[in-house]
Amino acid sequence: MPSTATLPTDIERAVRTRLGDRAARFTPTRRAVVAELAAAEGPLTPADLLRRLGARVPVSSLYRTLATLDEGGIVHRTHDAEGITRFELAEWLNGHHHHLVCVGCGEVRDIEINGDWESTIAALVGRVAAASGYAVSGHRIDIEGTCTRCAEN
Amino acid sequence: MPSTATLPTDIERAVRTRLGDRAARFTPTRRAVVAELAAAEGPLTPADLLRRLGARVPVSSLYRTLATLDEGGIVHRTHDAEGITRFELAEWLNGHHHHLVCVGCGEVRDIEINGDWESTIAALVGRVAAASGYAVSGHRIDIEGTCTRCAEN
DNA sequence: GTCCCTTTCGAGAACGGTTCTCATTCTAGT
DNA sequence: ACTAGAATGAGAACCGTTCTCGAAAGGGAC
Repeated sequence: MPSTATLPTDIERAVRTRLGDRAARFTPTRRAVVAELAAAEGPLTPADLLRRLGARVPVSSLYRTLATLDEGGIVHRTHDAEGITRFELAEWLNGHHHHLVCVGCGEVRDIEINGDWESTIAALVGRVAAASGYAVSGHRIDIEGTCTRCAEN
Repeated sequence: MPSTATLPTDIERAVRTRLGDRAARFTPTRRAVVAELAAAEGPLTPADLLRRLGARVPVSSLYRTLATLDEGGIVHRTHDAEGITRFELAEWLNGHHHHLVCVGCGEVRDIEINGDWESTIAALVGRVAAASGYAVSGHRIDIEGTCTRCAEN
């Protein structure tokens, strides 16, 4: 029963419902993983999660848990610059946001963009994609730079 | 000496010079890889390249070639939704562009955005990142959608 | 051309993150 | 309690990628 972070009740309820719809249980491990993701400032790697959960969770269970949550649309899977998988709560739980990526240490941090800009971007994205015949379902912006910590070296 | 695609002379010259600066040769395999990347409509996986080069290039050589070209700043390494590596010519050879990603088949295609939009985005990106203390070095936009081929199913 | 030095190459082993297998344990509903 | 389905833990298997090492090739000096 690992749990380092506390889980906001609204997310708790939403996830429990979503899992219930799929005849899946909201087990302690799943809850702990969701809690860590909810508390994180950006998407986490499985290794990050193992560290934060105190390695009480076996590797295979963690991956399976993440796969289950992914299939249930609760988490979203991305990949960082090194190609390793990172998980974050899905947009309907976490809100629409983008990523700031440090080219030095690889840290990924969530950022939100003011709504006006966001709708400008959405319009642009729709237009561009339509010209190529794609049916747009979303977009993702990664801003690359050097974080303050890495800049000091 | 695999070569399926022809290499534009301007790229040819630029790459040859860049390699020469690093005391590296522009061997047939390297040329063939660059030619394939130059001819592609989007970033390619090592597997894509092996296929296009007719498997005349051994896996280890391909990866080494790509690493060499990467170190020389000739190609750029990204990762697709499945986490596998994709290579494309670096921006100074290929121009600044973004990616259209098909959520169905995983295909990645280059798209260019009109210059006004691009500078709007650059301004936004700079502003947002500065607020977080990051020193911005670039940005990347992936537009997710369904390609026409996948939409037909 | 031939020698030498360095770079490149090919084949296969090694690696590391992720997934799979399977036997065991848990849980909810009866 | 009993049982069927779900979840778990340990380890093997997988697969994309990197490393190792001996052989081959390129380029300059003579």
